[in-house]
Amino acid sequence: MFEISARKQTARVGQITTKNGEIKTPFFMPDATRGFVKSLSGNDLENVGVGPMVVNTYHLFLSPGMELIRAAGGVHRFMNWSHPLLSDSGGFQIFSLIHKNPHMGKITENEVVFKSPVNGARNVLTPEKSIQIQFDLGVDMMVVLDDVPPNDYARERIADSVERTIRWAERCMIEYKKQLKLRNIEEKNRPLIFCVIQGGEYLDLRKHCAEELIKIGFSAIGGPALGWDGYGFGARHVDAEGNFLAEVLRETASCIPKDALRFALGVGTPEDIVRCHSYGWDMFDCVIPTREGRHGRIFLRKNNFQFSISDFQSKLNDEISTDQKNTGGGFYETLNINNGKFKEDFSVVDSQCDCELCKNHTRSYLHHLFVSKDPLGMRLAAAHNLKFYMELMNKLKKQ
RNA sequence: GGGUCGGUGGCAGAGUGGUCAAUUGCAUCAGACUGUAAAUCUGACGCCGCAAGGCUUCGGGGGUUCGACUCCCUCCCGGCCCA
Repeated sequence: MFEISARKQTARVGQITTKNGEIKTPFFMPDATRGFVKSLSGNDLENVGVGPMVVNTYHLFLSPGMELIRAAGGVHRFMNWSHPLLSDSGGFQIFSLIHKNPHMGKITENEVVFKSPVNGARNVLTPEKSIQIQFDLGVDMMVVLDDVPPNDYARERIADSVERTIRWAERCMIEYKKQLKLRNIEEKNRPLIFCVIQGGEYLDLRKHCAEELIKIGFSAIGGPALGWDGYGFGARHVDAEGNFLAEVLRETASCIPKDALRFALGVGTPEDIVRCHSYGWDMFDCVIPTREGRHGRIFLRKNNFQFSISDFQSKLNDEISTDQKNTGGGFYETLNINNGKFKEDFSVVDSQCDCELCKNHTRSYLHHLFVSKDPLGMRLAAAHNLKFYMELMNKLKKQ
């Protein structure tokens, strides 16, 4: 269930109820793809204020496998995470593994076959199977299996993936309802389900995709009395140069019923999140804070996160220049702690942050940890970046 | 003292007459990363130059050769063996 409590132009704040608690929107979920956020413990995550997280159907299915997760009592208990979890469907792996490396698998109307580059093992995913796995995981929110194409595919191939995504979404919805009945799941324990809007950079394809998905019914307005739940923005939200696709994000959001949750999958940089939120997107997940943290890029607050949503809205139709990209829209900056200039920099990493790293260590020490390639550096940096993201989201909730 | 093997760019270590400013790894200096095949990947890395290109290099000195990191002589330094 999703309730909107306030809106400011197209941006809105609200609340979701799941079987594992309530979530205030907008919110950001770190990616715990294989059941863990790389390098971070549950305590680390709690300490920086992480709540809901994303796990991955395909990766967990491969390892440790569903038999084990069922035996563990579901993914929450396996991970020992009490906050809500959302599972991604495996659709992104169709993009990152198969579309990018055609020898790694095959997509057909009925199913997608993943071939392991390690041992050649074949793993098959169908829309139905993805949903079944997600029920077995016991997550609070699930996503339909979609076909995620690279943005630089020709229009015909993007259109193709849109149609396949729609057909698969329908099959997922049928399977979803079937599983609810089969497993005797009560409404209050029902996992929310999200479809995904594809269409690349083509506004008309995005719109068409949204319309067809609405007909299937993924929202309280268009769907049955149970009230299905949300719409995602799929595939890359930036162009080949990394420029934010403002128009596409804004227009696609406007196609989604306002009572439905809007999930911008894989978004993004802090300024991308702020922009998306200003267009009405509610939920985000991304590997940036953790991966870039592990690679030594540290996010720093600027003037205590001073920015205004109207600033971003006024830039709606602007091309996002490289400058803006690099200065983080003016409310943050980054540093690469690997750079030699930090060797003797005994200042705190971020004076406006009170995470474990910033409370206890200097830039010089963090630089030393990275130069020494000790996992402690990655852990402190990833945790710091996540705290930065969580605080940014808190800021958005108050805007 | 005699014999023997060896001395290559910050380090390790290829190269044994021209295609060598010199493979590769490490270190160094930068960059990238957007529903995680990512503690990963790119690039630079003798000097000058934006570049084309030019200049000086493979322990020191000398020699052979059209041409030497590569062959010869000698000196210096190191390892090993014999006295």
